[in-house]
Amino acid sequence: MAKDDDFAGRVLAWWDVHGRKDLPWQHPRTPYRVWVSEVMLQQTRANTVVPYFERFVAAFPTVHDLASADPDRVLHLWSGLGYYARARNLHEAARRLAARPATDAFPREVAGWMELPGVGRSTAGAVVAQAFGERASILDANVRRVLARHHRVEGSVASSSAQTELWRLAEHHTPTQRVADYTQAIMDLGATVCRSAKPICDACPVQDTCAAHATGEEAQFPHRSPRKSARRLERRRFFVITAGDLVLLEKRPANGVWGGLWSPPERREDEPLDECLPRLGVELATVAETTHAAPFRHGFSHYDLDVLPVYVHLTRLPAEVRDGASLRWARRDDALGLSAVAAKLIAPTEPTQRSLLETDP
DNA sequence: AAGGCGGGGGA
DNA sequence: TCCCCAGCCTT
Repeated sequence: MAKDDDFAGRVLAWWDVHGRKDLPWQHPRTPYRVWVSEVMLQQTRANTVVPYFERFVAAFPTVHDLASADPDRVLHLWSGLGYYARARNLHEAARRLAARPATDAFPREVAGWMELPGVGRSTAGAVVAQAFGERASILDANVRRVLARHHRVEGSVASSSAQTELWRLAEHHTPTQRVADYTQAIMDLGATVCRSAKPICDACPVQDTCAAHATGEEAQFPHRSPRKSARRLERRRFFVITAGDLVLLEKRPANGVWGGLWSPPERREDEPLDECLPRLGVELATVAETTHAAPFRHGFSHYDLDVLPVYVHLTRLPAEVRDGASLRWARRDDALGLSAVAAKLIAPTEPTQRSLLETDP
């Protein structure tokens, strides 16, 4: 595709009229805010991110505030957003950035950003382009779809050859002027016009040079991955152990689902309650009541989880409360660092919970 | 190269 | 239900 097609110019002209210009990370468009937003936007739609972003930057207005923050508070503000490794990486990256000399706290180049955990090529390009206006390219799902259609890029987007070609095209189309606006524009185009389902080709500024549209095969691009494995179902039992308005939380292993977050302790396979409680420092004699709450299903991208909560109410806290690195008692209405499901499990407003408290002598 | 990692929204 | 999303990291 020759430069004189002025792909970027047409996309920019479209964006000037139809693009999104009121997203919170655009005002003000500082490196810190752009970086935080781009990490939140990994695999997450903009509309979902907006309220999380606003809470996050209100709590941590600068990279220094974030660097010195309590890790559980960072995770707390991420709770519900998913992919929690992003939050841990963001926090670690903030610590590294804050340790740099003030004069170059934020890299101006893609390579500098890519050294930070949680920042890959696309996120680095987005930050550099939007925060500094330097010529840099992105290749997110929106851009990938626009380019795969426009140039009929064959092969699964996961394949190495397609990746190489898409990156080449992305960089080819990136203009030298108005790079920040172009970056936003090409993403807006993919999100609102060149949509995954039912693209609105008649509203597209580059329709007349789109190779897939020429043959009416927009829906065939980008090629889908060959197959996906059958959806599996898991069942997990959690013990929601409460004493008054306190609840016992266990730090989950760093790897796996909800890695590094806190949750009610999970029953190990076929582990009896009278073995589980001592492991948690709870005396069996203090158990006042156990209630099997209604199970619920939680969908993940690749499997479903059946959550079976068992509420265990204690008459008193253990004589010796271990407030260790992997076990802690927290106020049920003020617990930090939980996943969305864990927060739901301990929510004081949970109906099953109220009935439990009401039967408490 | 493939799989893991959340959760929500739309069709 | 199924698919997809402003990806990155590990193996």
